[in-house]
Amino acid sequence: MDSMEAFGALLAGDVVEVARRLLGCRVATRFEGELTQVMLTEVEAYVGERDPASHAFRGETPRNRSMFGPPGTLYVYRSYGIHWCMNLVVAETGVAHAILLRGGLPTAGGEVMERRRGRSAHLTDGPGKLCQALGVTGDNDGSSFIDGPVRLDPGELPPGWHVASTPRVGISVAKDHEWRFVASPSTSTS
DNA sequence: GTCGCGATAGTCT
DNA sequence: GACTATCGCGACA
Repeated sequence: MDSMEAFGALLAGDVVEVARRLLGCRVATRFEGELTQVMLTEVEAYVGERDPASHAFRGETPRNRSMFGPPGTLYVYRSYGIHWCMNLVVAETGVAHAILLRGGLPTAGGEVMERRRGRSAHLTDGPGKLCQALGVTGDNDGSSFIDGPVRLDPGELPPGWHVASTPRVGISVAKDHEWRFVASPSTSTS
């Protein structure tokens, strides 16, 4: 399968390296026939049991079980009791390396996203917003990015975009690692 | 445009 | 009982 091979190449290597490579890739969902797609512009790497900020730091629990699944698994968790956040599991089964998908740029299904979000601006510029716009919920936890309702396709950032690395957001430990990657247009004209 | 703060409920100690 | 891998709103510039 082509998609399997593309996946192997995309997820190969260190989780931090993979996170950076994900910028520019497309994430698409199809629920009830409605297609939505974004280009990833913001991600964070979580290095499992070696990373005090990771949900997997204290080992496997019922909530983070899918983080220990095979590469290409979708890990969805509830944040602050109200929002959903989605992760891509990259390492082999039993190793909880994952990448939090924090933000993107709508590339298809904009009208659907506006309806799901109830607004027309700031559709996908945060982890919770991204899930809401794409229609991803806890029901999709543990499904596969390869053949599930949520797909990942390789892609490139548009010409002229650059990538910045920064400390991760919203956590209280391990702040000394720049494992968050943000893509933005360099100067952008006018 | 930026900054600060409160809501909210599942999960772990 | 405490703590979030957040969001939206209202104030201000």
